[in-house]
Amino acid sequence: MNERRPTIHDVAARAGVSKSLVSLAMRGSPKVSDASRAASEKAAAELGYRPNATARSLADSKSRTIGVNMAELDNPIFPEMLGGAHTVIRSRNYNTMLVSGERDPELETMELAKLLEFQVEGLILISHRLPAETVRSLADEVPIVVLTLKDLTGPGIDSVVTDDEAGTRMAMQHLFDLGHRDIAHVSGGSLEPAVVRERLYRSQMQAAGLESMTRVIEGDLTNLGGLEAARTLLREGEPPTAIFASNDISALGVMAACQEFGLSIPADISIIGYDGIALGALRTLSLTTIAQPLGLMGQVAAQRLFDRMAGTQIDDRSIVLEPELLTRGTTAPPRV
Amino acid sequence: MNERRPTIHDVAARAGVSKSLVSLAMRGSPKVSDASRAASEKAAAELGYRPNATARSLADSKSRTIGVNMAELDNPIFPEMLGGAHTVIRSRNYNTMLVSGERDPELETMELAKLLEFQVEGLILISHRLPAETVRSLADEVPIVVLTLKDLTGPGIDSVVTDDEAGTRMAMQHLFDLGHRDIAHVSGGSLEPAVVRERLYRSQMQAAGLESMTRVIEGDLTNLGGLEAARTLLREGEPPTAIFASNDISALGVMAACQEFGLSIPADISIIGYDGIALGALRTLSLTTIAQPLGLMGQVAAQRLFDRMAGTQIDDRSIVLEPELLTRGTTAPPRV
DNA sequence: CGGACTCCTTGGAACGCTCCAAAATGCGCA
DNA sequence: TGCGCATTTTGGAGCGTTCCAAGGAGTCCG
Repeated sequence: MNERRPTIHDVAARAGVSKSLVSLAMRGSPKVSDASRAASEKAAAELGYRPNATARSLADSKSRTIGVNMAELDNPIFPEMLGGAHTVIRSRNYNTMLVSGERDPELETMELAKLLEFQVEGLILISHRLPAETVRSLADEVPIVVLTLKDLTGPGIDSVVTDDEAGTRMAMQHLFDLGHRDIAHVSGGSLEPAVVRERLYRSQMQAAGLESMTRVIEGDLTNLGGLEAARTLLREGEPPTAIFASNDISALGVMAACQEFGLSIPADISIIGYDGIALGALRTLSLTTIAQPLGLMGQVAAQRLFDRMAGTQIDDRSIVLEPELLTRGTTAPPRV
Repeated sequence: MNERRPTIHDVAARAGVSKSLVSLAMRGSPKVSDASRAASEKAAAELGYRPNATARSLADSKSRTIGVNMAELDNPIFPEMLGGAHTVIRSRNYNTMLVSGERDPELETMELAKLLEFQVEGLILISHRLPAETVRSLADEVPIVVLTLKDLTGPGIDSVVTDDEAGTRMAMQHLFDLGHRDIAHVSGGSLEPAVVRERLYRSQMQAAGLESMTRVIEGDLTNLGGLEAARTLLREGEPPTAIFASNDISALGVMAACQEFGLSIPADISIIGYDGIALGALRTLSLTTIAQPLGLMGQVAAQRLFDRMAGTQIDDRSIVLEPELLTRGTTAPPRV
């Protein structure tokens, strides 16, 4: 470990110019003579000078940093979104400061407070559990883009979601088209997307005149939750010919339960998930699903954030991307 | 968006005390009278004061930030390690600044440079592709802990790995114990852990007198790589009774290929992976594997980093954690 | 040769905090 | 009442940048 890092003063002294000029030179200003620029660069290189971003932030009050809160790490859709956002953030020469709220509103609030203390210029919330009030007051200090939730609107708050209604319709239509009528749903708790999916499942069943066959088993969007839910369902008696799970990782749990009960997929029972996690594409799983453009969602979120930061005038609607049906190996016509 | 954020001066003015005292109060110093403390806190709350961490960093030259480089996002072992490290970092009241080198040494170098400009107090490299030279010179400025690679040592550089030799032995022993002799290996390229695993596979086969049955097919630690490798292998002719894959996600590809070839797992062929990704525990997959304590590795890495930062005297050896055999559903005795 | 420009360059004042030495205050006790 | 000591409080000097107004150095022309 070295003693003291060289500062811009040291560089200036060595280059025989003023610190202001070195500052200009380091930032590639056009108003620096070639000679001075060369001298500055040479001195900087010789000293191993590294500009101090902290001091710079303080001086020009731009932190060049975006704060990202990732609610949870165990559902792979979130890292995928993070990846998308990260790419854009980097391409703008910004940095990403990452925190994780771990589903705990209080912790989440504290972590976000720290981000603001670090003067982040914008915030991306990849899902969150905060009260609307809190988010609104944060939005007062810095632009916010919320991913996967759109229930919250207001000045300074954007959201990026996919059209869950359309997606659920696609899922149900796919099953109907294959000839399924006895379709159960493993739900996903009280967070917005899961609620919408359950509601649409119900209304689609009803619209198809299948109200009497509607069956919803409580899940929680986890693998184990899906497993348990499906076990409960299958213990009940006659299995449905298809199950629509509220997300992919719970769908994988559902698959496991079906196998436990000796049902072969998709011959005996069809399963469709929701999200489009990369994992589902593994040949071993080959899960039919409604894919959300996860990486793209992250990218779009970051782009929108930069637009806001630039003060671009944008209308306040949330950005809605289209999901897509990925027909893979877990769905087929019902056994006749 | 509001106009100007209140500073410590504003708080001081409103509380009727000096800024120094507010500074002390905000940091919970014991040498502040109860009255002054209360006044400061009240004023701060009323103004919605938020300390400026940038200014603080500059003033006391501590950024309270750890830089983390995650080489790639598509292998889930890395986010799992990140999670572990993150937990520790947060518990120390530090922040995590995340960058991703995307396997590109140049990009990685640039990103790390940015981290240093932000005055991070320590660096965690979750895998990396940097030349030893670069890492060494970085270590000159800030302590570094490297995860999953131990080929690099030197002052200021620690590493956290698992014992790949022992792990591979366990994998092979497990297969031997089940009665397998015809065991193939899907390798994983030239990065250190994969190389070790391949070497130990060979030596274990040899030690068991099975040199003639040794078969290594090139993989690249990806799902597709595993799939292709296994296809190649299975096209060749008589399949082995077991396959040891260099990591879990390629093992999943191997499983898919086996299914394509009509082999049932584990009845016709056993498969064992390496890593212990959470995913492998999914009942649908139930992959037998050598598990690395991924989250723990991240935690240990962060702890070691803090120890270094505190200047604790530690011997320079890398930290080696023990892997563990997780016997699940993809291995069984060979068909007789 | 002087003035008006254009180009470069410069020092000092921020930025918002912490640290420090020194000053103010309060208290106990003779 | 006054003194010494412990406890609080304070202003000013940094931290390493950027920003800004102002100062030099050329250059071009009349």
